[in-house]
Amino acid sequence: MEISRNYTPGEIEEHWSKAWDDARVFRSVPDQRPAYTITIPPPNVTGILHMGHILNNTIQDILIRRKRMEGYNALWVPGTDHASIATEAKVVQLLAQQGIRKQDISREAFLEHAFAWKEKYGGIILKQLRKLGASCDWERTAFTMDAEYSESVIQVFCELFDKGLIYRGVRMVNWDPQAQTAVSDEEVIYKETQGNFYHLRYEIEGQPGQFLVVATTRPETILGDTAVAVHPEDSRYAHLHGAHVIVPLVNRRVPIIADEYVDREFGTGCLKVTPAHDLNDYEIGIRHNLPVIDALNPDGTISEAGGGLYVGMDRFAVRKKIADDLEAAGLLEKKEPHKHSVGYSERTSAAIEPRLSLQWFLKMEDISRPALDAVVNGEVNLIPGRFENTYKHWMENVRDWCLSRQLWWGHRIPAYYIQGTNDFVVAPNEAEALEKARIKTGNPALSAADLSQESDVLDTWASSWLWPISVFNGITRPGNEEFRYYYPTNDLVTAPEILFFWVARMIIAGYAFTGQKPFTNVYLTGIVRDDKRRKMSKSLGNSPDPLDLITQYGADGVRVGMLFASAAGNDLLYKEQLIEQGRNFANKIWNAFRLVKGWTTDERSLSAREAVSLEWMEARMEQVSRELVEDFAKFRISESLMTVYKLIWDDFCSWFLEMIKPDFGQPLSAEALDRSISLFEDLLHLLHPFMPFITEELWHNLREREAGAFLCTSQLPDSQGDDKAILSDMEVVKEAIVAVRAFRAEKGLSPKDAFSLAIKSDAPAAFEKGAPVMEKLLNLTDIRFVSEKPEGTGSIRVGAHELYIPQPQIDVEAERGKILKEIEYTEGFLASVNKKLDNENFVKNAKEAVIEAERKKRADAEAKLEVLRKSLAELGE
RNA sequence: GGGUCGUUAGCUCAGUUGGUUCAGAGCGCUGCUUUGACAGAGCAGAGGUCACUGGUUCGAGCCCAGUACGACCCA
Repeated sequence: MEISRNYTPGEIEEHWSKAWDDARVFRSVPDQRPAYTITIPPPNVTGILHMGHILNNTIQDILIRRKRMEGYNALWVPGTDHASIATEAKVVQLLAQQGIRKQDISREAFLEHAFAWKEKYGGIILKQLRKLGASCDWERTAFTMDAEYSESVIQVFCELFDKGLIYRGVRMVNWDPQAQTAVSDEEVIYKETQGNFYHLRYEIEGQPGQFLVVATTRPETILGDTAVAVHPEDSRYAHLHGAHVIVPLVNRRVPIIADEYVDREFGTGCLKVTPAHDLNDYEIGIRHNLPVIDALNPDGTISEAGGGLYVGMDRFAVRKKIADDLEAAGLLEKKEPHKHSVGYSERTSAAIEPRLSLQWFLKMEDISRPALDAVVNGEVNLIPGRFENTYKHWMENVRDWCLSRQLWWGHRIPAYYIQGTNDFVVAPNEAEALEKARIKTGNPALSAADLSQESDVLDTWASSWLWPISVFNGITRPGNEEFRYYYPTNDLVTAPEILFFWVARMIIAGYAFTGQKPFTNVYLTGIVRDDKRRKMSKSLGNSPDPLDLITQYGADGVRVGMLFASAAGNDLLYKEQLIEQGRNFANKIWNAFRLVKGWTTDERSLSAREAVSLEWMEARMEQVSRELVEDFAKFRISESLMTVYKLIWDDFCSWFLEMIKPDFGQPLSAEALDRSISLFEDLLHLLHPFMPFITEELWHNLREREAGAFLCTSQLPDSQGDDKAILSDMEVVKEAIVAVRAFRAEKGLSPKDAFSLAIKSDAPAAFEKGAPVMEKLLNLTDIRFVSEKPEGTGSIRVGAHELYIPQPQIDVEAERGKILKEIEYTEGFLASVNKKLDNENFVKNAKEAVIEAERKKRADAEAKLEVLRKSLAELGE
């Protein structure tokens, strides 16, 4: 059979994707086995696969595949999130291209377009994840606006309202003038922005030509000014308390008030107060009973209310214009550059406008307490643990959650206003609302036509916070079989950026609506950055297309490459070279397979060399399997991969295969081949979660498999006790091999020239055992044990063993120098050990095991020194 | 401004209750090696006062305090 020299992943990955799908191997239904469940962080329907998804989903897939092979009934639920603002923006944009304006069509018509858009584009990202090898149960693909899911969102809203936790109120919200909706605090991104400080002159009433100078970064907001504030103890302005000033251009008469909020050091120490457009000003306004003038329209243009100036112009245009006009009027004292922090919408990037509006809020204080406790007492773990502090801090200072969004795409708030009154009712549907309204009004004649439903929809997170519950219909059908079996889920893998947005709220929802946590472990991945540590982003164009990478390097290669550099919670510095390393690893395994597959056997029994090689590799296998169990338990995923990587590349390929490999064209014993193949299979098991495709392919090629058998659903081998003796013996043998190779390289002796190795040792057992392996790897004619240095040899030492290698020309001086150097080093070592052992405090305080180790070190060093001194003496003769 | 965390080899990171001369790994780098698995490779090798200063201790990369620099979160 001719097997290609290089591994080509393309067709193989496609083949196994389809085979897994056809066999429904990732399908999970409740059974007798313990469940292990992950719900995917649902990507936005507007999203396309980026490098962050690759990292995040690779980790989830590794966890789920490993558990599946450990005997759990593993379920990974896929799905998508409707992403209110983002999707609505996309749909509005698409309609605009067709010449349709949102305000010209009905809500129903708009939603039809939106659903059509979702059907067309909403599943792209999940299809892309399949290419990565994601082993989701695709038959369970969920969507946050599925009928029953939506029902659960509405039900939860009604319950919270009935408990008095939801209220309606006028609040200063973060207004996104582009999307024309409120956004939550978490959706505002603050950036240092270069602006200007405008020093404006407010004429003091009754004192023509006398001005109060106020510094502001937003001169257009003077249209909404209703006061100027100074600090009560600021002597500069004490005489003006109670006086009035005239707002420039607007000519509005406003009072000068004294308030401690004012920072005397900042600007001129005078603060213009615009209650409608700044949170702090709003609070000052309440304290001083100031009128509120909303000078802005929802789209960010100037409103009539602001005094009739600049009406309909955009806020930024006005900022420039008003500065010019003020200057022309002699009311602008100066303008200086000023850097300050400005909030931008995460969704549209528009500058956020603090704006007063009527919104729906959820009281967070009580409902969030169990979620805080859960993390503090370790019922829910955040990995890495340092995020627990951040979480705690946020939860202890949690603020009420603005639930409403002025959008159409999403879950429409189930509140119904009763016409002709200021009253409303909250109910899951119109019929129940009507019933409630009749009771509330005492008017049985009330009809559906008298009710009008709230037009706002819920914040997207107010549906995705139910994700781990509602994918199993745990709200609508509490206690259903699937819910009981899969919930609470086990692990959640997500980005730290949405710790508050989503993770915290899911934990809150879990305790609030099921009385249980939604998951036990939250693994927070790093952020994928480029090699200059810049975050990957579309605008920078520094992100590769993951699908291109998969095409080029294979999904296995991409998975491994991404994981190599991603310790939990650490940012990942992406380099294509890492992916290349992943691909090269696949190639290495492929070639190991080619080698083993090419071997022939004969009838003879196991040779000594085969026996010791197998015995050692089998012991290593056991040892590493156990290490992996621990690594996985601690979510040290990147480290586990490295562990498997080294087991395969170093132990298996570089050592074991070279040890057991027959001479060219020669057979090995049937038992040796069989056991080698078993070892290979075990390696494929351990590697499978990281590289599902190549491992599945080779597993099927190594042995005949029954129909319907897959590596991905087979069970990990049990690990028995390891043989410490063979492991430590082989360490000495390997050390000796490396030392001899180095000696030859140093002396310019070709490895092709076979020679006879002499060994002097008080404890030759390891060498006796390892002799056949040493002969093979070092190309020796034989090994003999001697009691003194043979003529014409150079010497090296491994521990207290001395090895002699024939050397045509021995440089006695160089040899002596080398030995003296070793003596010097060993003496230094011995001295440091003795220093400890001679120290009374050490012997008194240190643990017995530590002292014992020091004594052993002393003995070893003394033995070695003896060997070295003897060698030196021999040289001198 | 408030909080959290970090600083170990050229780069990215490990270093598990303080105890091998403890200073590690991967990549990169240097030298040698091209007919039998693999150059997408093999073999060998070089590289670090563990940010700085002081302290605790018989003993500090690890514990404590301060300094410098950096990152992130919140306002």
